[in-house]
Amino acid sequence: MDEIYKPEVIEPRVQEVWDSTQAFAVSEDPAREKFYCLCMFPYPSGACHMGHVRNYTIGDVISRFQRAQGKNVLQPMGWDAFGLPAENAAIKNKVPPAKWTYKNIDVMRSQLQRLGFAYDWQREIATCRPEYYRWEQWLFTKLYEKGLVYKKNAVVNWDPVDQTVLANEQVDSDGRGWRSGALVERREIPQWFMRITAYAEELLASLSEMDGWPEAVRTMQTNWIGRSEGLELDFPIENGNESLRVFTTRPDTLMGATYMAVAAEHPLAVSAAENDPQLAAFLSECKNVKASEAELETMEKKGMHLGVNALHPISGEPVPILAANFVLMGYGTGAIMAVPGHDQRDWEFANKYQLPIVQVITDADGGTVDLSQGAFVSRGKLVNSGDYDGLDFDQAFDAISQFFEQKGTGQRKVNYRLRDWGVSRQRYWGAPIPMIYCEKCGDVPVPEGDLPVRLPEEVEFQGVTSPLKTMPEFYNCKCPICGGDARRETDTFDTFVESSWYFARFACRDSDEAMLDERASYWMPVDQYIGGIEHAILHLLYARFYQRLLRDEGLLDLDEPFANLLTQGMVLRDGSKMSKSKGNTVDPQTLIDRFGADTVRFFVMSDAPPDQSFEWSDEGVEGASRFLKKLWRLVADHVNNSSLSDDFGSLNTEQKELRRQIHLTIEKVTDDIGRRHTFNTAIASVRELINSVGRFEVRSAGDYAVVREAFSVVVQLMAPITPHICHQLWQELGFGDSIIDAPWPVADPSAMAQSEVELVIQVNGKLRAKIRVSADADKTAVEDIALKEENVVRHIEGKSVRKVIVVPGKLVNVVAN
RNA sequence: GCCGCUGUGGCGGAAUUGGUAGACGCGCAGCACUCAAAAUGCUGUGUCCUUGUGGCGUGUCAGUUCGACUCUGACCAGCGGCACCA
Repeated sequence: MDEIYKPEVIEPRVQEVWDSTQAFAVSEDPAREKFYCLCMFPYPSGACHMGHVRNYTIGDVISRFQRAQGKNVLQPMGWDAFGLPAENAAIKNKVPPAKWTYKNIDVMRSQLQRLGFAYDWQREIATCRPEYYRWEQWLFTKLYEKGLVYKKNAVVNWDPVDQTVLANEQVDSDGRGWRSGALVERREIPQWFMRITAYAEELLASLSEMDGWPEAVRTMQTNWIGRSEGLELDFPIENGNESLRVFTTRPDTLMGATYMAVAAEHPLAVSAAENDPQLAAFLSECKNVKASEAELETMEKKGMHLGVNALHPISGEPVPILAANFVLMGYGTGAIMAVPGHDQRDWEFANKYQLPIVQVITDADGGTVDLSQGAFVSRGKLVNSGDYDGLDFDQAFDAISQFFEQKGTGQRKVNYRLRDWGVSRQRYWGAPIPMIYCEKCGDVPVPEGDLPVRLPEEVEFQGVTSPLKTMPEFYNCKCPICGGDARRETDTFDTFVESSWYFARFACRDSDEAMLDERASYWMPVDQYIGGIEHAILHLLYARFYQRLLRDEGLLDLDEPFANLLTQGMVLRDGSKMSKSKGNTVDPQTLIDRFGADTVRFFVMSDAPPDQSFEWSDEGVEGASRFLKKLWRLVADHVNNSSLSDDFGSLNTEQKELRRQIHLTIEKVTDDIGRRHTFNTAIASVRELINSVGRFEVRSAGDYAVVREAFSVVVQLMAPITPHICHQLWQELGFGDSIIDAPWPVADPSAMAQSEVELVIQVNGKLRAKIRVSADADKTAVEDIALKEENVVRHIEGKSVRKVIVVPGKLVNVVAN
């Protein structure tokens, strides 16, 4: 056996073996337990970055581990191929997005192959292929028929110079367009929505049963869905028949409502501005804000009186109405009732505009309430509320709701923060939305037989606008109903649509008869899903929503798509996220060329647990490389000096100790990889074992046999992480041709048993001594030995022993004062 | 602003159920091998002092407990998400 480790020779050779034997191609086998391991597929941005390497190594380790457990493991890979960067590249470099994307896919595929990931490449998907997006177009038309898809106006970032819609990403922090530099405006345009709110209750309810998901993700989704129970009620408008409808979660504070605020786009504000130039100016100023929640919440809150009052629905008192820049037309009713005494934002706004602040809730526990310092937001007892005085939150909620329900001017309502999903994008590089607009027949979905609506791939960009908007050969069409001239939708789908069902399509990616077939029922759900924590809400919620759409369409009988979720942390360097803009990236390709794939895989797994952020270190890679070289050298020494026979015989103390460590390591690594997913601690314990093996002198057949056992175990435990070197070492050691078909080692309890254990002795919680006692020593015996320890005696001198706590097998704590 | 996470040596991290804080690695220092260097191996490495099986020490402040990195409350700092980046 070669004394020198040569990854550049071994790795391509081993990969060739896997490739030629189709080692990771799988099919449905009802006789075996299946395991579907999936990593969030990449956007083909150009080349793999360290975040990809980390993500896909985690998935590969889990997949290979599960395979060694005897399961039928599916691990597919594909490309989330539609998206904005392809258009940006097209505008910059005059290359069609399709061409740019396919080229990137080729580069990244070969990088993933070079890393040795155990993918079933026959199942590869690229979402920009018509064979793929045809089915999401088909599903969209089905959902349209069911009323789960509808059209309404929604706010976008509008660039007045480039005359186009901008993504939040294309608007800089000053609110200016990325190319024109013009101040962007909020503008409303008609867009398609998917009725995710119809599933809000179900999406929320099942979160509590999803044990395989991190608690943090479930909490974030719960808050995102944001179920709240409240009252929707009308405030009559003074001098007219109209009324202003608002929703509140605090009907108990109704008597403290001292003003109303409406969105700049609210019809009431618009009509008031007709004879009020100052107000009109304010309303147009309100439009110069980015359409993002963070922006709206942190900007300076501004308002202006409409000169119109509402009437308080109970007291009949006039309540001023203001237009405010923080109220959005698209959310709720576009209007709010403000209770500055008991809502902090309302309180600040009231102080700024000298609006009255009234206390209507008092602390039920008798604490003082000082509204000059801030709002009192806790629930309490009602005061200054006429007939409702003295009621608590629940009583007031019921009484006030009943009042409005009886009058017919309000009703209790469960509201969700979750809004319907706007899927329209005014962009080119996406799946065309399969709708046709006919003057006679209205909105008409493209009939099934005419699908897919193909996205033309040979296009040229003139400026920033989607080429589809200027291609009559694309948008001119005939109405499927009346046959008259009609116009095709030129918007495309949000790319989250593609990533909301790809996981199921991997089971049957070649099906051209249906979106999904029976193979999906075998493979789904995904047993382990792995991806960035940044997807905790949007992608993961949309995918859960889509799974239910697929279920209700009769395509796949399943509620939740991902049984277990692992959210991976970011890759950092020098304490901040690796990114091109910061110029602190490390190119994985360079590292693979220099150290080999196994070293890169080993390092990214050894540094930190997967759900934590991972700090890049050039020296760390060297350390990983050093370890693999050392492992290779130790095995080579062993193999090249194999004159001794392979027989345990009866074991001496040193041999027993090493065997004990071997089997403890099996137990720990199995738990760390299989249950805890803490690959860093698994690696640490393998390193400890190798350190012991390195120190262990082989002088007898028994020594040789124990060391050989150690190598067989180490190579198997490491195989999921560094599969190439382990494949080779397994053969060199003479254990077999292919380690991927060897079953996972099992810890032997008799090798781990010990007759004596070490106990820690504390006095008042501080370590004072260590003793060795027989493993079955009883409490009293242990206590006696502990109290006689010299250092214990010294520390309890002059004190009396109050209590002795014995934790069997662990410690003794002597409490004395 | 709201929601969520994180905070431990010079650095990445370990301590799994409240029970020895700092496993494992990186870096650094010394030694061995070498004409020399690289590579490799060995030893040491939280901090302070009066060098003792000594004191202190897990972002800050308080609390619960025989015992707290771990649980509770308040605060500080950093990171992620906030619906058109993916």
